[in-house]
Amino acid sequence: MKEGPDIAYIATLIGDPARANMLTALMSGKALTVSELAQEAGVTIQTASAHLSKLDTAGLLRPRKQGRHKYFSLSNDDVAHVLEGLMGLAAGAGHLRKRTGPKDAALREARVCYNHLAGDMGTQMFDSLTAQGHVVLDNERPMLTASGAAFVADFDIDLDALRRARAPLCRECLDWSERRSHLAGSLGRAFLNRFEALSWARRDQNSRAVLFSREGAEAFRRLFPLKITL
Amino acid sequence: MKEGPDIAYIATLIGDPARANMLTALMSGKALTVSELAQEAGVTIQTASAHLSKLDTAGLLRPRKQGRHKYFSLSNDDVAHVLEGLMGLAAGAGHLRKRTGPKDAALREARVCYNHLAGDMGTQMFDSLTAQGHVVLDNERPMLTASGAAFVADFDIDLDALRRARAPLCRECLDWSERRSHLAGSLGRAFLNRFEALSWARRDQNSRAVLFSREGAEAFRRLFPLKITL
DNA sequence: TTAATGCTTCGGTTATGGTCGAACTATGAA
DNA sequence: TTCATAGTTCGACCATAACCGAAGCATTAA
Repeated sequence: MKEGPDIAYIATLIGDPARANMLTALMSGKALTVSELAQEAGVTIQTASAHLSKLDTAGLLRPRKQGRHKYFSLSNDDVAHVLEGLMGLAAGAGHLRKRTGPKDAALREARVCYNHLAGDMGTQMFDSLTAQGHVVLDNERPMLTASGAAFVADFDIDLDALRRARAPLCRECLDWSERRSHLAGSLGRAFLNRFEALSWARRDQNSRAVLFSREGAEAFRRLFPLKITL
Repeated sequence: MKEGPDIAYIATLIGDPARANMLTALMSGKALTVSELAQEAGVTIQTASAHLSKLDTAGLLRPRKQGRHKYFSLSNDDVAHVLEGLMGLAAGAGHLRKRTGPKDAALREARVCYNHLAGDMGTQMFDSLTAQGHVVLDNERPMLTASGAAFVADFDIDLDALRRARAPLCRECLDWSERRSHLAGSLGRAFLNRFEALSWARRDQNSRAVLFSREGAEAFRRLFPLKITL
C-alpha cells in the first residue's frame, strides 16, 4: 500500500453531492459563476465558495475573474474524461437519479458532453458517419477516412486548422445513457459548433440539453441518415 | 441539477482511503482475498468486509468464492480506466503520496497497470515499437501496422486469437509517473504474459512492481531498442 | 460618498459514515 | 466430533467535514 498518487483525495472531492452537481453542471462546457454553481448544487453561496476553492486547489477547475464575477470551468479534457467515465460506472450500476422528468427526456435526445454532441442524436451521427464509410472503427477507435475528410470539408469545417492544434482529432466517447459510442475530440466539438452557427440547434440555458429546431433536426437527419433510411 | 447518473455515489465509494487502497491494489490485475485487501488497506478484516460489500454492490468488483476464500478483482476494464484517470488527475495535482521509498523506485522502473506493463520500461517498449514503425499513433491512438503484426507473431503471440476476442487490441494508457503513453489492451497484456512465460520478469508478491532479471532486461532492451541506440 | 452586488472567511452545530470489539456463520483440517 | 481459519453481522463510539448565519472584503453603480 501507499504506492502511487493519492486517488482518494480526488475521488473524495468529486464524491460530495454538492461538488458533484457543480462538476456535472460544468460538463456543459460553459464557465459558470459561484452563484450559478451554488444554485446548481442547491447550497448557499458561502458553502459553494468553500467547495469551489477546494476543487480549484486540486487543479480540477480553471477560475477566471471578471469584474466582480468569478467564473469557473473544468480545467481540461482529462477532468471531463474522468467525470464521463464515472457517469458510465454509475449508469452501469443501475444507479440513475430518482425519476426521469421531461427534462431528462431532452437530455437523452441530445446534450453536450463537455463540448461535443452526445445522447441519441450524438450516437446517430456517429453511426451514420460509420455507415457511410466516413469514419472507420479501428479497435474501437474512430479514424477519419479520405471520404470523411472530404465530407467534413464540405460541411465547412477547417480540418487543417484542427489538425494543427495539438488536441486529438477523433475521440471515442462512451455515452452513459446509450452505452454506445459517439464522436468526441476536436472534430466532435467542431461539428457541434457548426450546428450552432447554422442555427440548427442551440444550447439550453439551464441544462446540458441541446435543442434542435424543426428545420435543424431535418437537415441533421438528411446529413446523417441512418442505415435503414438509405 | 439532478440530471444524469449519480456520479457522487461512485466517487464517494472510491474516495475513502481504505477503499482507494484496495482498488489500487486490485489494479495489479490479481484477484485478492478479503484478508489480503484488509492488509493492503490497513484496516481490520471486518472493516474490509464492509467496504468490499459496498464496492461490490456498486458493481465495481467481481467476487468469486473458492472454498473458504473469497476473491475480489476489478469487474472490468472500464473501472480500471477510471481509476487510472483519477491517478492521472491526482498526479497532475502534484498530490503524490508522501515520500518515494526504494519500493517506489522499483515501481517507476516497471510495474503492472491492471494487466499490462507500465512505468519506465512500459513507455520504453511503447516508444521503441513506434520508432520501429510497428505501431503508429493515429490521433494519439495506437495502431498495429503490418510490420508490427509480423513482429508480434515472431514473438510467439497469437494475434488472431487476440483479434477474435472482443476486447480492444491496442489501447493507449497514460502513465501517471511518466505522463507518457504506453501500450494497454489485449496486446499489452499478451506482451506481459510472454515476458513472464520467458522468465524475463516476474511480478513482485507485495506490490505492483515487475522485477526483471538481468538477462530478461537485456533481452528486453535488445527487442525494444530506444531510438538513440539504433 | 453611499449603496448594492458578488464573493470569501469565521465560528459553531450537526450528522454521516468509518472504525473496531464481540459474537456468529461457513468451510476445511485433525 | 472438535478445532482452526475465513469471512460476515451487529452495536456502539467517534472524528471528519458539510452546512448555514453573520460579518468582512472587493468591485461596480449612483
